[in-house]
Amino acid sequence: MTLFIEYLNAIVPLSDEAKNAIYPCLKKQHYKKNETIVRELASSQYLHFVEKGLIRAFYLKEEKEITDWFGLEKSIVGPIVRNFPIKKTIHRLETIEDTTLISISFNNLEKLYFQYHELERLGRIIAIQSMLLLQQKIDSIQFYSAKERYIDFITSYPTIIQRAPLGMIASYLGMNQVTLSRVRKMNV
Amino acid sequence: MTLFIEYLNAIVPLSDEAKNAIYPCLKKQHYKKNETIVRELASSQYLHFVEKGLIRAFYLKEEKEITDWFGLEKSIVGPIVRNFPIKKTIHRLETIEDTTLISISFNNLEKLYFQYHELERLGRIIAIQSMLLLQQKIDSIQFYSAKERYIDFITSYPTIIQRAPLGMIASYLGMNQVTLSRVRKMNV
DNA sequence: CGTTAGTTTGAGAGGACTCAAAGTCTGTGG
DNA sequence: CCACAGACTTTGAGTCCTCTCAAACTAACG
Repeated sequence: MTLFIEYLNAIVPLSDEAKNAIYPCLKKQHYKKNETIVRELASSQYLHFVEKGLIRAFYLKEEKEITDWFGLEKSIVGPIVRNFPIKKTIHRLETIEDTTLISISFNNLEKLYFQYHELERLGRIIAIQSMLLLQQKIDSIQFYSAKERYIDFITSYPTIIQRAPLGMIASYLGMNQVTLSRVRKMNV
Repeated sequence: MTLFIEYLNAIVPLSDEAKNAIYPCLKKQHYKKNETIVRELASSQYLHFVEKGLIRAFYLKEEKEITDWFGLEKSIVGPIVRNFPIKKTIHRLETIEDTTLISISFNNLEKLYFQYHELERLGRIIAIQSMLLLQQKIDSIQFYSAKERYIDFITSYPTIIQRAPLGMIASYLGMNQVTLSRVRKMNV
């Protein structure tokens, strides 16, 4: 259970008091491969942390699943902030492998934010880090060819390529699955 | 000078105490059209707020200027978080029109964050809002055609199209200036 | 009113897409 | 332990969108 707190503590060192306050709010849960974790992310009441396993967030765009986030062990589901204002697209969370999640309700999180300035600070810093990742993704879609994006992906996330089906990775990289298959054949 | 504080207060209502603490940290400055505000954003010590006018952030990518952010009146420059880890690309800030900026040093900002929990909270919320905008930009590049992106842009920022040159908008939208010129001709 | 910045237009090339079909892998049941 | 069904990946052919290069046009500014 403490892996999550260690993860947070590595981002911003936390007081024992804050750590102790977080601890009782956490819930651990196991999921099997290809299991739905959250049917509709927008109305989910929990923030999740992947302790072990691999999950993904995706939604349907014209009958096709678009994976827009992979959650490796030791990552927070928070970073996917989205709103689908007009189109009622449902953003779903599923496991790709057997997975252990640690979860905290937004309710409790809000309370912790109010109680502990240092946690509010942590939340701010995580948000800023996530912005950087998003910015990188923008650059990669905007300026890199399909092949370059693929190379970038395998260097950044070498393990996912063996753990997730091609189609999910292709949609994550913003390209056709067929294109990804071709691109990876062209001598990396 | 208070326009900035009002802007913040609209996001998260602030105590008078916090407002009064921010006030003396602010600096107002005027710039002319096409003037450089910050030569290298990465090493800038200030956070800016556009009170009046229009500015942009850009960098050079293979001899070409890529505008990746427009700052209309009433917007914060903060949202552009970037790092250019390997390539020493310089991110610059320039005015497009005569502009009035309100600025606060990161030093003072940090102090305010530490002193006022509510400001730290404000910072967190602004970061999260910015993430949403980035996410939208990702969707727009990833799924929309050049024409759709253009339409989306003119509905979101109807004034910029008349105030900034085409080339800047094209690079912002991730397309060629020539393409943008064609796209806009095809009956919107 | 000339010079330069900005925009449009034309022609041709190339990357990524779609549709379609053929392989390949994986897991389950006989 | 093998066979088969379904999921996943590869390959092929043809098309379209956007890019590049180049040149003509237009607007803005001193």
